[in-house]
Amino acid sequence: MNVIDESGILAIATRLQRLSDQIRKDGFQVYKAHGIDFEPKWFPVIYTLFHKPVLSVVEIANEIGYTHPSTISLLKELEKEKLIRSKKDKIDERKRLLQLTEKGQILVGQMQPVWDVLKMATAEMIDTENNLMRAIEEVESQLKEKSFFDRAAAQMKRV
Amino acid sequence: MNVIDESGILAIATRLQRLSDQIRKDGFQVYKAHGIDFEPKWFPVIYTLFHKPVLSVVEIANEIGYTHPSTISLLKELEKEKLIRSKKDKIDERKRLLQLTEKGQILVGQMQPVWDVLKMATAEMIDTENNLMRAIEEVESQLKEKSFFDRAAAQMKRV
DNA sequence: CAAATATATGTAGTAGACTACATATATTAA
DNA sequence: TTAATATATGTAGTCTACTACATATATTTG
Repeated sequence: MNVIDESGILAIATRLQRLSDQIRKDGFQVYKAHGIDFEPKWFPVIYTLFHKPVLSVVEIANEIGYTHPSTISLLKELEKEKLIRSKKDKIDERKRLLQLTEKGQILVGQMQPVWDVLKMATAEMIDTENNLMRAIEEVESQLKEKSFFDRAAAQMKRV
Repeated sequence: MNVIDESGILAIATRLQRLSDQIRKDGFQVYKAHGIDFEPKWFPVIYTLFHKPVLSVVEIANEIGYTHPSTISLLKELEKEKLIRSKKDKIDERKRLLQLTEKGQILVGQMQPVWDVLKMATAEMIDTENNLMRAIEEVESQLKEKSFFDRAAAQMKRV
């Protein structure tokens, strides 16, 4: 056991990020092993457009929980890959509407079985005493009620 | 509920990272609110050198679980802040030995109460049905046994 | 003991997210 | 109906980690 693991809770942000990276890297390898050229970071956009076929930039950003600049850079990559395309909204000229191309739709079809495999592998991996996915959801909901900063401020007063 | 939250498990890497960022940002604000000029990313190095006073670059990297280039860039910042200093190992000329400066030791003293506050706030935040810290530890141990990729490969054969 | 290999450190460039700022179009209010 | 405000998109630069490669010193092996 190293010092950081012992410090536990204080390095929780670091631990979360490390775990995220590890899973993402293996995820990429799984797509690759299935002969599919797909980066895990694209998943949120593609999955969202698969379920809601026509959305604007900001609508996508909100759905996937990213800022709009992050979203824009993902959209750029995906347009370059010809997996999505965009057109101006005729009613609201500010908006750019995105949708899957045919190539994108075909890819989604090919990815479905991979998604099933990933789902099962993930479910197996996190099926421990404390379920990671549920823990995330619970903490997210805790933070919605009261931010981490506010919690620390409250503790501060208690001392 | 948006599409990504529904897809749950498939976007777990994304969810972990988002949570990590959120906590880290608030963590920075907590130090700031206590009048301490300290970035959460420095924590692993400082905490490690506090508990093991003299270590080489690679030894620190292993302790904190980072790659050595990442560690080197943290060390550079901390030397610039004069929180740590380094000297050549006289026995093994390849090694550079790091330790806290007096300024670094004083800072650790000032941070102790903040660490207590952060610990309590975190404990409160993750004290839900599924404890996030334990869930992380459990998944890390699962991955040690069998990588996510290997799990996916095994699922693949099952299909 | 010289050559091959291993270990320690360092540099450059990449990845995936962010914030801050800028601009264009829509909407609301005076 | 103009002026003020809000919304949608875009650009530039930052942050915190990474991988790939390079170099210097130690250790091991033939």
